[in-house]
Amino acid sequence: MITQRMIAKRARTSLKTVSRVINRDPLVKAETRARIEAIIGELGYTPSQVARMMRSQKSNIIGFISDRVATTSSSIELVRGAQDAAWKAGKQMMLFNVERDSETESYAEEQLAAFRAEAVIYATPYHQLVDRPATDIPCVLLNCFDPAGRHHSIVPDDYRLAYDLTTIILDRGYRRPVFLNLPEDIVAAPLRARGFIEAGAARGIDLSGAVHTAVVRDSVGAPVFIADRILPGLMAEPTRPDLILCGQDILAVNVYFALAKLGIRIRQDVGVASFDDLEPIAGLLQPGLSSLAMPYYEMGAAALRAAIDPEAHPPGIVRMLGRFVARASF
Amino acid sequence: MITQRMIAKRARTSLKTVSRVINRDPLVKAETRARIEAIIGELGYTPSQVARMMRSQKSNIIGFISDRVATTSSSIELVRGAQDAAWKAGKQMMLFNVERDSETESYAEEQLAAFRAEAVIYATPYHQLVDRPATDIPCVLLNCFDPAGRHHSIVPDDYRLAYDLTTIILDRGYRRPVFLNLPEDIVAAPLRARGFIEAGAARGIDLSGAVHTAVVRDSVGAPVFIADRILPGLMAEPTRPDLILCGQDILAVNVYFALAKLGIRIRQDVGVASFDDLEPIAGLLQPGLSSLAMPYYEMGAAALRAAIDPEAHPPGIVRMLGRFVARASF
DNA sequence: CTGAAAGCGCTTACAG
DNA sequence: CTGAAAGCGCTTACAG
Repeated sequence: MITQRMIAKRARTSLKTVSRVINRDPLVKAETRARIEAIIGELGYTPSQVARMMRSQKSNIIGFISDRVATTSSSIELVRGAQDAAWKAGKQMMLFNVERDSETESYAEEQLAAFRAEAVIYATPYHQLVDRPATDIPCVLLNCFDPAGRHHSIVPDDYRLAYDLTTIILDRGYRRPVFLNLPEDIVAAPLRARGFIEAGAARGIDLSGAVHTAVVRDSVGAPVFIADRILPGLMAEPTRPDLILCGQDILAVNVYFALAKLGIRIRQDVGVASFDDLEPIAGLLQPGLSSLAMPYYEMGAAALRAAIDPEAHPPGIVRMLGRFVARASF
Repeated sequence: MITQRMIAKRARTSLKTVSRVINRDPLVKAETRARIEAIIGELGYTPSQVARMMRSQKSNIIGFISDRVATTSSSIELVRGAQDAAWKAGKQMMLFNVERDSETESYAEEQLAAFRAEAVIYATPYHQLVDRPATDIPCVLLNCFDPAGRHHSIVPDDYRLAYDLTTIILDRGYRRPVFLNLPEDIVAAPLRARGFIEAGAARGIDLSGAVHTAVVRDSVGAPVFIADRILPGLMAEPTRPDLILCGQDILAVNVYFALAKLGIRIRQDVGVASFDDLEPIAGLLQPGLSSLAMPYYEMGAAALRAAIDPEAHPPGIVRMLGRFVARASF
């Protein structure tokens, strides 16, 4: 392995001068600089990050602990946003995929402590509460929040997301939307229900009876979609819904099949809208699913910026807005 | 920051003895060990990985350069497999999401050089050829291969995958399967076509005319599914296909909608099979899509093991098999 | 503009 | 069983 000392020797100068050239210190004679740079290029030398970290007592490492985020297609964008922001900030992100409260999680924490990470981002695949004790090392919660307010936290603004999407729906002339919501134990569910209802109220439409839970849990807690059980009754009513708002795109898939079975055509007979804009599903459905994209990429980037500069980001919750992706389903 | 020197001072012993305790060297008196361990626990000390790497001249870091793999839901399993294997081997994986031949890729290479990574895994989102020059640092190609055979390479055995899946199909009594294949420029496509045809030949069925390309590219190279253009003609033939084998699950989605439009019921009227077993799509379709899962997790794990032990894994291609996931579509 | 010395926190190599 | 010395490859702090 090549070292600065070897380069100094070849350049008949000191170790320190080589270090200056590498660190772009202007206080080096142009001729000396050129000589050293030539040798560096020739030898293909790259300074050792590890030695730098060691001496400067600065790891430049931000940990990213992901509670299965990286395996969930919707929330993988959280990772991408953070990683791109880390790159821009000259930081190195160390990513750990863990199962909550498992051995993998404690391993990740140990590694991050051993590498003297400057901060940790803790991310979950859906908006939820996380009980993470205050630690020495700054922590940013991503897509989750701390009930005790011990950490900075970045979450989607589910209330506003639902409010805004419902407003778009009503502005397009729909008058009897129904909301097939996520399980009530999911943090987003009641927030969105409120956004849906209040957006209706703002337009003089009472939607308080139009929210239905369409995802339940089986014995092991896995989600089961029951739109196909709910819709036949709903669509048989005399004043049947003119639009079905789904809590997530994969529930919308279930709705597409349920409507097909009932012989009801999407868009012509009933509109469908959703949350997520999940690739590639939303674009593959026919007609294409109009969906509200969650701001995961931006959330990831914001979390990394907060992790780098903890002083500017005190404990507290930041809520982020999404972006409506119009296709053909309403 | 706590150091071994501070612990030694408190324990009235030497730095070296503390190091022995931490590294589980048996040559320490039980009493001394206990005293030191108590102090370590009390102070919550974790040895600095960076100092260890520095002194032992061993980074324990394996780079994972992913050509958009981590953003593609099917191939995220490549990352998971490698990361789990790294954990088991006590290695630290450094993950970089890059765009091929872009600035992000050279950044990743620089970082890995600066960290003195022991090896690099280079992964692509679909089975393809990669022209990567031989480097000082060992490289394993994952889901891609080197035409010049300069690197160890791990890919799916697309020929066998197709052969085996076709055999399952024929064994279930289907006699006129048709294969809606990926674009011909994708490495997997001709391999699978051959597997499909030869599996038929082995059962005395001529499938050489039953392969159709059902994915084309638009002006910017994005895939466009044309099953809905191909199927009407195909299904109108007097001896129409009794099963449609799709090159990937998202193409199967296109097939589901195309068949619905034709009023043809899946399973009752025609079987559908596919490659990928993409979560959550395959399980959401109705009827559930029977699909051949690609061995991405295992491939990722194999790549990491090869990266750790390059001597045992010389340049050459290892092909891996998948696993059939039966649902209800045939 | 340049350099000699010290030291980051460990492990290695050696001596008792 | 224990420890003093050296050194991994840099940057820091200081002196010229």
